Amino acid sequence: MDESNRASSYLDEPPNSRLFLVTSKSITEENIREHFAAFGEIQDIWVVKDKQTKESKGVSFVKFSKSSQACSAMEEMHGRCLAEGTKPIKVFIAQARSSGSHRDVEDEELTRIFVMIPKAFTEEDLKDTFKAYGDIEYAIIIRNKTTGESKGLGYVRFHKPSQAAKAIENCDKTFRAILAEPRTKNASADNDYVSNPRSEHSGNDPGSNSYSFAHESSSYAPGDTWSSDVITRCLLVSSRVAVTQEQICGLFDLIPGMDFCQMQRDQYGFSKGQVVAWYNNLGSAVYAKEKLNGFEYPPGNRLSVSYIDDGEDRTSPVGKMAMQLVAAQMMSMVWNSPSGAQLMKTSTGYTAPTVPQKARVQTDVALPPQKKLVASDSVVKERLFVIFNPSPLPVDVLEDVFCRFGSLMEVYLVPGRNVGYIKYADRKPAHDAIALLHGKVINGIKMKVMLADPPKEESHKRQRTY
DNA sequence: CGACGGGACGC
DNA sequence: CGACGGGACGC
Repeated sequence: MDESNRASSYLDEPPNSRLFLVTSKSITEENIREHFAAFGEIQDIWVVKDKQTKESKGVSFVKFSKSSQACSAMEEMHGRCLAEGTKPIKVFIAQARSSGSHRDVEDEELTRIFVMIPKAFTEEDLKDTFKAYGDIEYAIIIRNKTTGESKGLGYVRFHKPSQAAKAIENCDKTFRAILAEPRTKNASADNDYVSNPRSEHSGNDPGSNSYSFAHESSSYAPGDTWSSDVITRCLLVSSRVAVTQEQICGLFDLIPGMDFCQMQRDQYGFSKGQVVAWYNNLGSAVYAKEKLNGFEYPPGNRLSVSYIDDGEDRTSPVGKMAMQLVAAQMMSMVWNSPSGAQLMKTSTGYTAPTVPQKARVQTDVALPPQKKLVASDSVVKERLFVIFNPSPLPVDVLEDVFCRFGSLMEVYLVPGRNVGYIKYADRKPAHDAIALLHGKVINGIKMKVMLADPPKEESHKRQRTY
């Protein structure tokens, strides 16, 4: 009867996308379609009828492709009449066929979402983020009771089920928004985690994981740097110790907008310890200079970064515009970052485009430049299994290293073991990583890098509504 | 040799 | 009160 793919309308998938209607027995599938089609793609309408008499039992099911469509239809159509002289209908979200329950699904269960958020998020940030989907009754963040520190989790209660459903369907995937379990029955929720699973230290590898920029709070006061320096889009990077082009260019490529980066060599091809990095806009160059001048890389060696002539004519108004460009560029870095997850992992929070502390990788391996991660909801095409000896490298170091072959999705370390998995959205990067890194030493840790066996099935995780 | 997560609320 | 059919992919 229905043209749409039966597989997709088969179960209650996505969750809460099917309606349960109680109507007069005279109400037909056509009556229903006429009134419900406006709310979204209807995958199936089923008017329950007596097997013998074929008379309607006054019960129908309407399957939408999305939960938000079903919820909107419920909100709008509950209590309405579908035909002259018929009783007002009742509309509920249908219990999943597998649940066995016939209890009405309450709005209480459909209006509160549970999200993962950056630690720096305040309740106001939470509201600001999710108010796009509807009126928020409240937003709360789960905090450590004694320290008040955010646990990176929050609840947002909307007024209507359709608003919660839209939030779940449309918010950034990194929030991992799901419907919250109702509060009442949950007595087992009192687990005490060691601290924060997202915090980044693995105990090993003393020293190489904690470098940060020399002057994090530094010179963003307009005035000092600007007046004396000639700002250009071209930077000269000098190092006293030997560095490779890949190392420096990888570092500077972390600032979006780098067009070109090259080691300067003398006539015999020997490195002069200098690298030139070009950016396609002033804001990026300014940002890179401010962040990386004086940056310790490799450990114990401070890089020196200065502007050099890029051949552009630079007269009066440009210097002032640079400041605005910086601001605009910083915003664009926030929004154009490869994935929200990357930003969320930075310890300084969501808004500051912190340059990751990449000076922490020490190895003899000639690593390619860094590449952006791909969205974490991409399809996994290849997975690596990595064994560390004697102990695992930190996740941020692994991301730094394994992203360089392209399309890195995620690094996962198996807790308590010396192994981990690396997900890629393409096969080639994974195979390139094996070719370059298997048996190699990074920060003193030897790695075996191989293709992962397929995962065991049967990990029944909670369903998401989208 | 090694092997598969993530996130729950003071009623 | 008011809860679960019909039809049948493509290896």
